[in-house]
Amino acid sequence: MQRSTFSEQPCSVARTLDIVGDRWTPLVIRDLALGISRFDAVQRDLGISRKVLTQRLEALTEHEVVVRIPYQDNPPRYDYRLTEKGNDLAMVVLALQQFGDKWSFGENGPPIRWQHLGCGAISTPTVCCDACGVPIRPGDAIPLPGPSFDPERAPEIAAALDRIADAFG
Amino acid sequence: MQRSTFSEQPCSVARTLDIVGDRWTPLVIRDLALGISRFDAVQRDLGISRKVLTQRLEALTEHEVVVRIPYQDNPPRYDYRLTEKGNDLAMVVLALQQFGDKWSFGENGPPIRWQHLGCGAISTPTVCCDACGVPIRPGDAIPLPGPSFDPERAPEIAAALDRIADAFG
DNA sequence: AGCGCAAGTTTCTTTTGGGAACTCACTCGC
DNA sequence: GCGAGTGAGTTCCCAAAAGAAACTTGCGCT
Repeated sequence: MQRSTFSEQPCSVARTLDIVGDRWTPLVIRDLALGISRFDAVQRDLGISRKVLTQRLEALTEHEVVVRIPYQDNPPRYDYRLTEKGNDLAMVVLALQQFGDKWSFGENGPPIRWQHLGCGAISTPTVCCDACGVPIRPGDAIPLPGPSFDPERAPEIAAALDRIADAFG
Repeated sequence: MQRSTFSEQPCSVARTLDIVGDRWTPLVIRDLALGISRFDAVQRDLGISRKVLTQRLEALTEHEVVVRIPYQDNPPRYDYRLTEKGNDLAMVVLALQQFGDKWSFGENGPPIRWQHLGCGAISTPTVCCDACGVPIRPGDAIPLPGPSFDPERAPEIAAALDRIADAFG
């Protein structure tokens, strides 16, 4: 299906989707974040086809989200581990998980919870404003054109931003 | 490519990916979150194929992430708007955007910024602990089995959680 | 010598995605 | 009154992925 490449696009969301924009990659990242670092362990856990897992790990390695660390030669065998960039992606996966916890497991509670080591509490990782620390609810923040925004390349977005700016006079 | 369905899986990330697990859906949600609500406007903005956009909007409507609001009959025409559930997904998209801002636009700054109405600051939406409000960095939180965790169905994960629990004895 | 494991690779079939053209049902300008 | 324009899809064809399952390679064990 000759997928379109997003890496050239002037949009942070699109460029990120160039890395995690399919149904398996985020799950692979989740497993790696949990410390499941071997090819076969990830494959068994996810039930992903071996071919697709190979492709995903290659792509993640190219994007420097994952590094392959040899743990034996002959035959060469590797651990897959998240880089710093990969750990940042794991935070995105955490956001996906929160959504699922809220909307898909309302009844019996989520399958996995997180304990925040900083305060010891069982935590609900939430998207917050880094300036004031308050959770951001939809509508609590408004989009503004940033330094590299180009109205020529994104006229629909420019119009949308104008409408929003007008509404907040 | 006969996609596997994730909605039955006992994993919050997988179930969420059943909704947003492709390269277009999160971008559609971003556009809707910015107030771009018409079929053609979204299509023009993203350059997505009309067929795929139709499919995505249908799927999002089925998942109750989006509602179709008629704004004229004859011919019937609709605005697409995010539901409350959709707004929560928009927070996930915000996390995707933050990652892209950090790792794909280091040089010239991001194309879109957000102003938090609560405090007025230009905000970097960050994943934080809801209990103490501190940003969560990778490694700052540890996963624990939740109420609906089933070691039988996820032995690799159970083993990984055990390893982590041991490490924090 | 035979079995099993880890990590891929190959082959074959089934779906999807992209692109572009086509269809309705109006509405607007002249 | 008529052709152009618009909004929202729909239809077709083709190329690129995904799935499943079998095959490969190098050991280590017994």
